[in-house]
Amino acid sequence: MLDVKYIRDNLELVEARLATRGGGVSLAGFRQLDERRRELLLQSETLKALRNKVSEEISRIKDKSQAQGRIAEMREVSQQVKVLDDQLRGVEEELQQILLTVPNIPHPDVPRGASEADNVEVRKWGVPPQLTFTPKPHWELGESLGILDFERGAKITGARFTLSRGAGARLERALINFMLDLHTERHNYVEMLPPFMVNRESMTATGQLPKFEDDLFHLDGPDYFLIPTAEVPVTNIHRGEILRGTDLPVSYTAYTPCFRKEAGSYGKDTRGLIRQHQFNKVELVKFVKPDTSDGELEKLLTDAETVLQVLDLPYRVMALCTADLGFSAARTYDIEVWLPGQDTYREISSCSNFGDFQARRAGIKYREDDKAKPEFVHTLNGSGLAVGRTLVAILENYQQEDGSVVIPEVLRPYMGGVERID
RNA sequence: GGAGAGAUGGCCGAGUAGGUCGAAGGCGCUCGCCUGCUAAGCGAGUAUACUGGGAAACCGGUAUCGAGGGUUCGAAUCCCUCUCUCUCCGCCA
Repeated sequence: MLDVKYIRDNLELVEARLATRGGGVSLAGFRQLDERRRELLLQSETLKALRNKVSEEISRIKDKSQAQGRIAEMREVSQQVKVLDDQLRGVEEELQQILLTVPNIPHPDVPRGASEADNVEVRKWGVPPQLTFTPKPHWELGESLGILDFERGAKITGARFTLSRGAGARLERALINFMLDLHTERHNYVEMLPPFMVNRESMTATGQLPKFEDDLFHLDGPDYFLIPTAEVPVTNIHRGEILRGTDLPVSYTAYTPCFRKEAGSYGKDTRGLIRQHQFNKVELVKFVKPDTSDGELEKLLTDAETVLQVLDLPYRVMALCTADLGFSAARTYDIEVWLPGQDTYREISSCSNFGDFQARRAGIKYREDDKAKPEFVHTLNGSGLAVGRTLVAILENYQQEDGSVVIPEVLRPYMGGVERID
């Protein structure tokens, strides 16, 4: 959510900057509603002030029959207040509706662009392996090795669900443990294991709601949603709290499964593990002081990159352009890993700075010192990494001509010493 | 699932025959004093949001005692709904 006062004072500028995202974001109606709200508020509060004052006088009158006139007057005032407050509530709901559906303003350093084709490559790491044979896609490798069972996944649940078996299941578990250990031991994140379902307030705080309800799995009973990313429960850990400046930055990492409907992507990535309704992810989340968030994003990005470097998987870093930025993000880097089976780079992590956009929705503040006024923190998060896609990258990059797959060195301790899947 | 108890400020904890309660008291914290250090002691201060005025310091108004409605001139105190916590029984990984 954007700062109402900032919009009020900079409406044209805000609209211009939002326009760089494309897709016609509109703040039409904001100014009028905002003015109407303050008008109604002033009227209502003036009457309430009067009522409070007179009620206090009434309380001091011993003989209430002496107060009948004023009581009657105040009864009338209360009626008016009720009418004004009803109108006010209506206006505030309209205003809220606008504010909750307006995306974040892109960071000034975000490249301008019209589509994802305008994303900018920041750097490349590693060299795609020069294979002496035609590399297979991971779904073929996984099936022939008996570690990925797409048919049974579909039987058990449906399309876009997969059953992992034996060394495949263990490799996925190994990756989760490896990533969590790396981030907690080397990068100083605190591990969290949050709920995998959240309520409506949490989804609204991070920006999934109200706009993207169609992408979420919702429970039939209570008004809960399956999380599409650990970002939601982990960022909401501090919803409605005021943190101490000396505790910042706060860095959390969490493994969770993620559940996404993938509505509108019916034809895409139908084969393999790339696009699933359920996948595992290790997430990085930070709460930081505003003036440090640019640097903290670079650090978080580096922390995510380290996972690929240690696994020796080639990748590139892309700076998303204004048109490709997510709803809540002010700035985002995607990390794309090289997939020889598909001869392309595919997204494996997305690292974003949300500025105070989520913090404002979630009410997460910090106090510089005991006397300071609370200010909104900046929130950041990134995948560190998407586990299913990391498994894909390992299968495809470490495949051998005979169809076996070598286990990366650093994962072997997590695999009981296994060096190769065949 | 059944029965009962409770939710007050950073924490603890008063406050229910409705009125001067944003809320006693204690702790913690901040500033000052004092004690050559430390502890103790003394004094003052110590919520948030919105909003009006002001360049600002700041001054004023409104709201907030789990959340949302209601009764009333007036509600932390009364009524209704919901949420959460705790205890007992049942069930259960």
